Amino acid sequence: MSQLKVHNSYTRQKEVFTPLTAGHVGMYVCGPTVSGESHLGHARPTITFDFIYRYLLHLGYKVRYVRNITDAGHFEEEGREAEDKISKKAVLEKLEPMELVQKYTNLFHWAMRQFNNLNPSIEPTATGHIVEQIGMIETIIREGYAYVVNGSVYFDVKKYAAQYPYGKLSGRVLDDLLETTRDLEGQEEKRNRQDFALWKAAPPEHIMRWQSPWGEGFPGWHIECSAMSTKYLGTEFDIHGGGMDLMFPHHESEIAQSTICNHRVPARYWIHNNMITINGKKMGKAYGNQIRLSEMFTGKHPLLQQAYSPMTIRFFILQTHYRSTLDFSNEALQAAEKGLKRLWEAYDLLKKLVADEGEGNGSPATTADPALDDKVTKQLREMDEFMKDDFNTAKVLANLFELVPVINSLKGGQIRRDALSPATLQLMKRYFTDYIENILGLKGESTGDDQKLSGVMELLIDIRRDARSKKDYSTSDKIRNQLLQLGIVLKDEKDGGVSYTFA
RNA sequence: GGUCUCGUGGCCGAGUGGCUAGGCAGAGCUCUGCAAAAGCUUCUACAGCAGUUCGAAUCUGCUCGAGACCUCCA
Repeated sequence: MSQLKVHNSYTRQKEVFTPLTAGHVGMYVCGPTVSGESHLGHARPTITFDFIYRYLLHLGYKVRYVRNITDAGHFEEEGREAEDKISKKAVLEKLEPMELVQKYTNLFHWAMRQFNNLNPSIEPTATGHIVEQIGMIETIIREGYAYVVNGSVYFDVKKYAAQYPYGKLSGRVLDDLLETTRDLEGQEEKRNRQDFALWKAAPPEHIMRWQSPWGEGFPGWHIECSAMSTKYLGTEFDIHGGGMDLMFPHHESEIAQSTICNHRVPARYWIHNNMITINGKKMGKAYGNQIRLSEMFTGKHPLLQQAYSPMTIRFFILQTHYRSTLDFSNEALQAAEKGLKRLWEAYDLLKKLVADEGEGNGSPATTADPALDDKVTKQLREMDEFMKDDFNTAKVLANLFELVPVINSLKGGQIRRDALSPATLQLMKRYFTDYIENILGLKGESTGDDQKLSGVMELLIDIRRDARSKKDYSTSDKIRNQLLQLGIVLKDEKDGGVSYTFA
């Protein structure tokens, strides 16, 4: 068995993954800012780290997966004024800030369930950890790497950079930052332009505010993740994840803060997923192409030709390696939808085939087609290697698809039932379940589990069978065509059976 | 302007020195009362130019093009 290798953004190379404590993994992933409804952008990192989490569990690790909810403090620049996103929106919607945050947190959780993402082990909120954040800021001041101005606290990046490799993660050079950082509000308080806020004094109209040693205010952009990762995973932990856009300044600043407080780089492996683009352009407010997840699922967005189910989106994301950009378009989504349907139907078929074969039919090693048997076994085993090579879900799916014709042919008779040994069939079923459901986290989207409906379907199929046996094709076609109009596809199987799917 | 990434067939996307990923779409055939589904076969590639090499989509250089980050962002 080969070892798990991950691409570490911090060293820019693929490394063998060795957890700090054998058998245990601590993973921190930057979660959403709940100042608005979750959009397509939230799908990529949450699904990426979900399959990473699932895979680590599959490998037998005990994983503590921490994903924060940012419900306070982030700034948004709109025109000249810098305002707190959450408090501003709260005024507009006439809600308590916490009411607003709760609303969007609930919507985020709803979307995560749609995607079949597992819950993190701990989901801490920024507002719930003000005390820890203040404590951390005090330590940084005591260590001499932060200074207080008018009730705000700033991190002294220049001093830090003289001692530590500031910019290592994101590939920044401090001198370049000096020249290129553009003007922002409040710059005049800072000693150097690249310094960042640890704590901001709240202006009187600001609703979200907490008491601190420096007066009433709210925490800076980056301190929450340092405080909460330290609290729940320790001063050094295994994996820190997030979107690539967070590398600078967010993760770079986190490293600086934690390095001063805890005297070490917090995480050993930094994993960053790439971005989603829409028709080749980055998704973002500035481009006016942000699609909310609720809009994806219903198709109600000018850019969408139809609704796309959560599993279609999940499958689409899985078809790409997580470190590549992924371009959304109607054509690509529709292709994913069809592909997933094909894969899922083959998987359903496989489960039935293996159940039919039973356990005791013949010797487990008997195969009428050793070459095919070997090929299937090899393609199954290969999936382990693909996944261990930096979580290559794209290649795993390719192999699963390679096996789809084999499954369909076993059913259709193009391949003899005894071509594969019972042991290989069992193995195939186990791998399909492990990968499709447990690791990739896909699930069926059946819409027809209704008992009465299936009873009616049986009846219609029965009537149609009678009609066909009498060569009464006008009746049989009428049944099929009218069902088709309702979105139910009848398929006459070779063996005389009839199956149906919901279009 | 600085830093970096990337350019693969009609579309989406793996791969990264030799052995043609995969999905969707297209074509032909088989099966079929007809369909659908399925199976088999199959056409479109590696931005351009030059170099390294027995051999490059894969390495090097240049040109062109696209994108990201530097500012909240997933």
